Formats: sequence, C-alpha cells, structure tokens
Amino acid sequence: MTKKMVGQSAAVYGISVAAELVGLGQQTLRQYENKGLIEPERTAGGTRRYSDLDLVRLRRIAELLACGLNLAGIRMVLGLEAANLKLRRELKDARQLSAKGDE
DNA sequence: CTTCTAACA
DNA sequence: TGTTAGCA
Repeated sequence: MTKKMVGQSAAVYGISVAAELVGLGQQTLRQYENKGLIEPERTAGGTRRYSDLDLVRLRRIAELLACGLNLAGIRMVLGLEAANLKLRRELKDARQLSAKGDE
C-alpha cells in the first residue's frame, strides 16, 4: 500500500471546506446532521470533521433531494441502503460457508 | 468554529 | 419544508 490507502475515511475536512467541495452551505450541513442524515466526527473542541465518505454521503443527499425527497425521506433511504449492504455481506458470508461445507 | 432564532420561496 | 442570514 503506497499511494492508495484502501481505507475509506481517512481525510478530514472542516465544515467550510466540506461545504464548498459538495457545493452546499455550512448551515445546510449542520441541518443535515440535525435531521440525522449524517454524523461527522467531532474534535475534542466540538468541531465537525467530515471524512471522504461523508462527502459522498452529502452528494447522495443532494441527489435524493433533487429527486423531490424531503430530509426525513432521505434519512430513511440512507438507512435502508445501509441495511441492504449489511444483508448483502451476510448473504455473501453465508454462501461461502455453505460452499465450504458442501465440498 | 459552535448553537440558536427568524425570515423567505 | 429547506435554505439562508444574523446574533451570541
């Protein structure tokens, strides 16, 4: 591992740079957190630190928002999406286990 | 930087 | 309802 850290959320941005990168306002990002759409890390002082994954999440929020969903609906969609991924992982593991036992 | 409040489309 | 502006 040299240049591409396979790890996901290493980098951390302040709210102002995160807002600019995603093209949203700072107050809007705080609102998203208030509505439970996203939960960025916090420094000891209480400042938000947005990871690269958070930026992707923010763009997904903007996309769903453009589709006509409200913040409450987006929260549910993100939750269902996370649950879906979890189920996929469990299914994948279960498949590998049964394959081994079958051989 | 944080939170809160108020106003607008 | 979501976004923005101003204050503490």
